[in-house]
Amino acid sequence: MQIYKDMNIGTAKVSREEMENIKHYMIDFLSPEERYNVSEYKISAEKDIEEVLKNGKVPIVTGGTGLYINSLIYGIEFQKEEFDEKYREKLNDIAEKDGLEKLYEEAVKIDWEAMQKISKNDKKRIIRVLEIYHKTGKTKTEQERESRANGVKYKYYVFGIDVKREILYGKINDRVDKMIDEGLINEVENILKKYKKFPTAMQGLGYKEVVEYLNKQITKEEMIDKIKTETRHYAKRQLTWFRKNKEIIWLNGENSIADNVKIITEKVFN
RNA sequence: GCCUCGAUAGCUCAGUUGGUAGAGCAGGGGACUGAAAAUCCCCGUGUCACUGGUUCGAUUCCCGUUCGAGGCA
Repeated sequence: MQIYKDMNIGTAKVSREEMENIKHYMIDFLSPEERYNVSEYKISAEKDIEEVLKNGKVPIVTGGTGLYINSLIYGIEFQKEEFDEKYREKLNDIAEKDGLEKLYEEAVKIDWEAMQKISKNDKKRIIRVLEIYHKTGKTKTEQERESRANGVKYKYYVFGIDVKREILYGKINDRVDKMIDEGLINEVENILKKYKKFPTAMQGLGYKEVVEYLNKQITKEEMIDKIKTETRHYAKRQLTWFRKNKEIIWLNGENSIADNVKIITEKVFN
């Protein structure tokens, strides 16, 4: 979400001062009106990684979006595929009129194997199975097999920060209160004035909830609670994702930053 | 002071025509290959406010107590 311009408070975007003259990549480079996805991320990120390496430095990739990180560390190759808005709309219409089961059954016919892992209620994934087949003629299963053909490109370490749940949730709640104090509502109002369409940007935590509040669907109290709850849920999902990654090196978030940096640098520069 | 209603899971509440109870939310666990800060799946025992009574048996009925909401003085 920090890729988007004008989305600063709600994404807790790094400030100039926080950057401390260290070059940061892929921040503020997209309009909230642009659609974005992992495939594009992977291409840009690898380009930037190459540049940092060429400069003789160690690239640091930060973020909590497991899928995007996996695209780099597992060297997932995405094939060229243009987004077909009409087709997606068509599928959504079918789900609306005839029910999701209709799409589910269709997807099972195309790729039975992939559908074993997808819930009958998981609209997004059902639609994706159909989209892949529609655009490429290949099944999701075939596509995934091919995507892993190249293997991992770089030597890397993955570090994760773990904190006691209680402390984590306390920090999340404080962080949301702080965003409100810093003017999140105003930030969202300005974005709504400046841009018209938000294909992916308005999925951001703290943004869609403020929009609901501005539309008078929920009260300010409800909005703040909702952002907190959903951020907690997100943090929990991140933990689920990264706990599965057995190569991750866990850092204790209750230790000092200096101590954790020491662990990282010793690992990376030895 | 009197009357009425309420008191059930962390929260909001349902329910048991008397055989010790269940939803939503929160919380926990999990999945995840082009929307991913998204999307989806699984997990419900708690002195049924407290005291006494009726009963084979009370969270359920009755008496009282405490607390809360409303009404009357």
